[in-house]
Amino acid sequence: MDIKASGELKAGVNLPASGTVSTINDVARLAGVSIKTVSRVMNNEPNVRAETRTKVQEAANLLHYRPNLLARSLAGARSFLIGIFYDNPNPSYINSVQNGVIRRCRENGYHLLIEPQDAHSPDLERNIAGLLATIRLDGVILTPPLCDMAVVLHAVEAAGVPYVRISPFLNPGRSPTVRMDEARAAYEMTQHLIEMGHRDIGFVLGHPEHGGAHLRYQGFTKALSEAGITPRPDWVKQGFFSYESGVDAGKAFFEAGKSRPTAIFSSNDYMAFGIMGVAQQMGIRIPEDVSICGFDDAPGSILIWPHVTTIRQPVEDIAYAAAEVLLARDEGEDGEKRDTDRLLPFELIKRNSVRAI
Amino acid sequence: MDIKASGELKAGVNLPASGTVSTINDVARLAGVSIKTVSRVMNNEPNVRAETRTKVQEAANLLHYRPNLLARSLAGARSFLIGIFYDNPNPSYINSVQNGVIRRCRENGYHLLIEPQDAHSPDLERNIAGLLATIRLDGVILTPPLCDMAVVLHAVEAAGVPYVRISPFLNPGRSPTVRMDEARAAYEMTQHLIEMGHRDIGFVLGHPEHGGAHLRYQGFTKALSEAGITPRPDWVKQGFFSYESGVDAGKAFFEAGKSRPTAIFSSNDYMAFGIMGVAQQMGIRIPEDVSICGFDDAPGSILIWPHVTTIRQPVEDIAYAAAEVLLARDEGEDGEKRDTDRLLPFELIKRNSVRAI
DNA sequence: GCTTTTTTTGACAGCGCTGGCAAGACAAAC
DNA sequence: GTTTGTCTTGCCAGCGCTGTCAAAAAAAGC
Repeated sequence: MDIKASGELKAGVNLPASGTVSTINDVARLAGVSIKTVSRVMNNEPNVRAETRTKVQEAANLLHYRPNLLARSLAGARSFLIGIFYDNPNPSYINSVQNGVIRRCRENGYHLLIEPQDAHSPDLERNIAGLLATIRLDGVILTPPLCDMAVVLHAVEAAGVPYVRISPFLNPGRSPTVRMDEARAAYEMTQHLIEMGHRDIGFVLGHPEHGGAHLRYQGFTKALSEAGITPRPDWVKQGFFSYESGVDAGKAFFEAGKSRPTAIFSSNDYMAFGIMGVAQQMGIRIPEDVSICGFDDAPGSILIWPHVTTIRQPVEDIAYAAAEVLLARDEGEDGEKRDTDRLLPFELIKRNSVRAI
Repeated sequence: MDIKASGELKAGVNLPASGTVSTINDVARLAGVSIKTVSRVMNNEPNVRAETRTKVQEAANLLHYRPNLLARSLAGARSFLIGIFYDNPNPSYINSVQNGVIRRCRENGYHLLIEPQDAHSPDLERNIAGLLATIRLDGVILTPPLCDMAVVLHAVEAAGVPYVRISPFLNPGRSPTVRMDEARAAYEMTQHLIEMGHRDIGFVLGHPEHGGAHLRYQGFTKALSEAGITPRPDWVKQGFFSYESGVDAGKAFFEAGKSRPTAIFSSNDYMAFGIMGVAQQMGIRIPEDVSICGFDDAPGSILIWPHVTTIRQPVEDIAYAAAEVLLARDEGEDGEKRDTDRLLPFELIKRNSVRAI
């Protein structure tokens, strides 16, 4: 490394042993400037002479200097920490959210703290409030069902921490949100079934605590009524997004001696899998006897035959966008990405579980 | 709240507005003691008079005081932050690990930072070293395949951060580890197949970068040789833990005109699913024509028929135990839980994919 | 009673960094 | 030339807490 190239680093300063952490002081001494100037360079602040900047950067490189995040947080206004709160049993969903958020965080040197919470705990609000008092997070991301809980919103707002909600159902406009248009997706899926000739369509509701469940049902009924089809109440079954609840719904649909729909729209894939499992056991063929479609594009779908027609949610992209809203102020992009309700596109994936009749 | 009950809190001190964060100073003033004493109480240090302790606790409660984690970290020796590094595409595995670690962390007020890494990045070592220099973590948890990579171990050791490896393959004794006995599990699974009358047993190897893959194969061959069975090299197929590689292996096994084993032991469930998918397409019945067993008890197994015989790994418990080793010094339990190689029990789950012949 | 030991408490420095402000350097304007 | 304005840089305080050490208080010993 050619030090002389720009300015002169102080001679005779000991270089660090491997594994030693060097502080801003070491860099300042080596570069022959004040620590404040080093701080300016490390934070990309303006008003530093190009020559000085280079000199500091070289010293920092030489010492393998990395600013101490904790000290920065304590002294400054930012903690470089984003938190994500969730209570969701679906590992693949959570994993996608985490990956999306982390991908965006890394671009700005932020780190991610994960904080699973029990949505039914009576201490939920206290837990969140305590957590936010303990760690001054720069932003919080809320996923369903927490993002629709009054106590959660209240705790985060009281702490004054910026937050973004992913796929909320209630309180639009109360915070920035990122989501896809679930009602629209369900609407289009239903239209697809209708186009395929189905008019006797059953529906399995999702977990009532998840806002998305309601939106999906809304989209379904809207498409039905626009097509002049009157939904049959006994063909709408309550589910809870789980495989087992899908099994129950399937049993109810396929009960002997009853008429059954020609297609069933399940609010998510897991329940669709449950229905398909029951169908197989009862000798009901899919899609020959009943068409099935789901929602979410769950990863298990390649395991079962036929592959289910479903809606793909861009979960990771949504999470990335959510983190983006939180980090936007770093870039100074005020109006553009903040205080928004961002809608990301979904995808209707046609596979083999729906047939034309 | 009866303040007078023990000591007298200072009168005339303003209570905080909702959402305001109070500092150790506020508590000290209200309780009429020095901040150092408050610090002692908050950290459960000895040598505080019971009466004083109560007085401080009441003041802290009244003010909803929560110590600032960042300030504690900077001033003290601990950061209350644990990091987990991973590069694993399996969401359910990662999720279990996270949940186990968090469960243990919460007991001591620690928080979890997740740091997915690209195992094949040329910057891996630099990334980890930089990260550890930026945030002084109190401990790091390494999962496969990172836990077997020299550069990763080197980076963590150079930073002087305590770490625990989950299910490592190489370098036993280099750090505390937590795992289950994968070789033993594979051994017992193979014995089970042999007991069921199988002597012609195929094997699908796992990803060569994952140590567990080798251990599973070792257990397999050991059981075979103990039973006096000579393994056929052409019945050992290379897989990569993915569904697709299982499909490939299945095709190879079931190629027309060739003799095939009566049972196939797949190094994990996803590959077993792939094999079963191929079998179904080719009209090969399971378990009538071929018995199949897997490893890991992947969540998708309830979706496919027959349910696969497999090994259940107590992933969450392993992760919990790993965090425990890291936090053990908080409890002062030196010899007991540190510097150990903890082995957790597995479970052989017999389902319908293996039949006696 | 007094002295010695132990327990309890507080003063103070400082962790590594940033924010505010003022001083110094330099260029532009008069 | 001097004055004004702008750009660079450094000084200092302090973020909220813990570690060290010494002082004060209480308990124990004689």
